[in-house]
Parts: sequence; structure tokens; C-alpha cells
Amino acid sequence: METKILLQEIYSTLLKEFKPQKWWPTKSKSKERRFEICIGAILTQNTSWKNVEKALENLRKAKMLNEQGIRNAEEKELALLIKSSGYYNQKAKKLKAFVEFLQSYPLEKLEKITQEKSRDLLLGVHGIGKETADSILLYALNKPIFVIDAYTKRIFSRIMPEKTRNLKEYDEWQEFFSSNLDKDAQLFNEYHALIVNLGKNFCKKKPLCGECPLNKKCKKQQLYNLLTALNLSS
DNA sequence: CGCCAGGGCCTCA
DNA sequence: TGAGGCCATGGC
Repeated sequence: METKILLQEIYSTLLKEFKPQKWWPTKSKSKERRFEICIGAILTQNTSWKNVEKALENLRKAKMLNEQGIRNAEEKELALLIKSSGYYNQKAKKLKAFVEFLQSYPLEKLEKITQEKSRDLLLGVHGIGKETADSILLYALNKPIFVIDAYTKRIFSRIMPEKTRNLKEYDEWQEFFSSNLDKDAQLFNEYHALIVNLGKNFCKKKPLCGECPLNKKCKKQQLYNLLTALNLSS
């Protein structure tokens, strides 16, 4: 129960500091928009969003940022358009597999079945792992599911090592958050976006603890201060 | 120049 | 089921 308070405080602090990130708000998304979110979720795998934006823009200009466009495209041609997002040959295959999947399970259909079932279906698609599936569920389908990524693990391992030390698998991390937060899609949506912002700009591999908005709440920072005071290195 | 980014698949014990 | 290799561009 201490954990719940802390997770809430971290959220409030980040929201106040960074303001709402407005990634993909939960309300009123067109069919086209939701499709784009899915494509973005796949293209951003282990890749900076900056590089993904260029790829999305190329697809848009080619009138191919839609289901039919990707379905009809040559895989080679597709790969070229998304080149900037890296792993472009692999990702071209993944996009193909995804639009193939949509023929059997369009987003409108996925939306209607249970979260667990749609997740399993998504996980069956080549190129969609747990994080990508959950990003699609949360950002395209507004399902209240918490997305775990590399930033999440790094940040919370540092902030509360004693609470997270035993977490290993993806699903264990996810359970940690969903059992300690209200299952609210808007909250999960904003929280994850804030985590990414923090991970990108402060809680990097080499963290900028001095300027971090969470340094007062962070165990690692407290430890670092202690070590510094003793004139040891981190 | 090296490191890293909003992972996931495949292989091999 | 866990570790390790592979995929690849662009920013810093």
C-alpha cells in the first residue's frame, strides 16, 4: 500500500513537471488514426521515434499509410520507404504480417472482444511481441493495459529497487503496475508517455540525477549522494 | 569514432 | 526458459 502511494506521487510529479504528453489521447480516434498508431508501434521497436516519424511521413506521402496501401505494396518498396526506422527489411515483413492479420481481425473486431483475447491474437502475429501488443491495445484500442518497456524497468529499478528486485518477466512487471494503480486507460496512456520522457531526458543509461524531477524520491539518487559524500564512485 | 534508441525472432543448450 | 546473435538507421 506504500507502493500505491509512491506510484501515484511519481505520476503526479511527472505530470506536473512535463505536462500531458498528448501522444494519442483516448478519445475520438478515427479508423485511419488507429491504424497509424499500430504501424508506429511496430516501427518504433528498439528505435527512436524521430526515425519513425520520417518513415511514417514517407508512407503518408506515398499514400501508403493505410491498410490497403501496405497490403498492395511490394515488400521491397515498403522496406525502402521505412528505411529510416532501422531493421527495415524485418519491419517490412512485420507490417505485411500485421495487415494480413487485420483481414481476419480488424481493429473494430478486436475492440469488441476481451482484452486478454485480443492480446493473445496480437501476440500470434509475426513481429508483435508483448510490448508492441500492449501499445496497440492501449493507444489504438484504449484498453487499460500498462505498457512495459526498457525505460520502465530501468527507471523503477533505480527508484524502488527493493520493490522491483524480484520482477523479471514482462508479465511480472506489468502485474506490479496494474495491481498498484487504478485500471484506467487514460492514466496508463499518460503514465507510459511520461516514463518515456523521463527515460529519454533524465533517467538515461548514464542518468542525469542532478536535474531529475524525481531525485528526491529515488533510492539510487539517495545512495549516490551517500557515496559521493564518502568520496567513492558510483 | 562509439553508443544507443519507446523489441522481437531464431537458435541452441 | 534463458542466453546470445541478429537485424540497421540516424542523432549525439
